[in-house]
Amino acid sequence: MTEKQQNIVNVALELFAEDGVDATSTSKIAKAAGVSEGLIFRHFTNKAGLLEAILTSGMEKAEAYFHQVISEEDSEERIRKALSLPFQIDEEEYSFWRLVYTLKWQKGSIQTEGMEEFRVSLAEAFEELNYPNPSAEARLVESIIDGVATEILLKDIHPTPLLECILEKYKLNKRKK
Amino acid sequence: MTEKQQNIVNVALELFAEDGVDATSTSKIAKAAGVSEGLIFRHFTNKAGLLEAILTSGMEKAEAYFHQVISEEDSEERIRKALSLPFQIDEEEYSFWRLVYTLKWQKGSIQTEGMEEFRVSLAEAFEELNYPNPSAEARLVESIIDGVATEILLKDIHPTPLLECILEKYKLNKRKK
DNA sequence: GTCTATACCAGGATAGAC
DNA sequence: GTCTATCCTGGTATAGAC
Repeated sequence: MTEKQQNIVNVALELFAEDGVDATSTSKIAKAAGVSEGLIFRHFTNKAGLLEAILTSGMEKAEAYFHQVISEEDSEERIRKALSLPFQIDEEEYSFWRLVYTLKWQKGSIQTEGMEEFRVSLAEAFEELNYPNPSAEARLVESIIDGVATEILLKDIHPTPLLECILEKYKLNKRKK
Repeated sequence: MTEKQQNIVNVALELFAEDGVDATSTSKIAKAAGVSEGLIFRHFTNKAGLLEAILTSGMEKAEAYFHQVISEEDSEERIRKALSLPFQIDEEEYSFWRLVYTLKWQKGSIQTEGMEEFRVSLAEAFEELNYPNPSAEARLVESIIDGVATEILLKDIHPTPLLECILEKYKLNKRKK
């Protein structure tokens, strides 16, 4: 990737996340990136290709987050790590995650392969801790992650007291030890 | 509202929710509603006007949901009702809520006035129940509602076991009595 | 690798008849 | 209230030169 190519990707991500993919024209991207419009198509074939490039490059990082949780051996700790996920998001990645979340509502959007693995590993953790309905618990954790991440990404604040409240519900507060 | 007007609104809601507002052209709406394209503009001035008509008409129903919770006197019951909200959504209203949730991620979107009231009334309930951080708890409940609603609207399934898990976290399960 | 110029089409919106 | 015809803009994409 040349500098200009990378620049296009960065600028496009920002604009896509801010205004939405459809509302962002290729000419806007070109202007903001200080690049000719034709260049975008040279490198990424079309607008969809550009979006795909952004997504695949970002998804690698996403997988890293998931792996961090899945690879945790201790069940309690795994659940704690899962619930902490939204609070771990680096501010530099906010745009990327905003984009991902908007795309979730689009027809036939991104399905992370690691997602399924993530859910299963959570269910296993709950099973080991003798929760009555492990698979439902796993889905609940996913929903909480989703809801809290939405709050963080949309309100642009980092509410640490929230995490306290969550962990307490699962009796996972450190101070309780 | 004449029959055709109402028809335009219904069809547009469906298409907006399914494909997104931007991806839905006025001509598509006209065709699907069996109406001339010009008529849409006669009645709703422009596409934004049509969207607004859909939203305001739907938001009345939304307020009813909130009021149901706010007007509940008993604190425990109020929280239970709040957490049950996503499971109460009528399937006929799925499209509307899908639309609302996609719009949340758009620049400067719909801010329900009743939303603030809702949060405050939740915080009061937690305060009365002597939770250490009532406002954080209120925000958490909102996030859970959001996350669970997303799950329901996106996966198109109605997971009642989920509600059990949630209420148990707040020790609000009926059977526990 | 990058720019300029340009083709082409679709979408939003208006005018005027019925 | 409703339809048909039409305008105009702006967005995607391509061609060809440097």
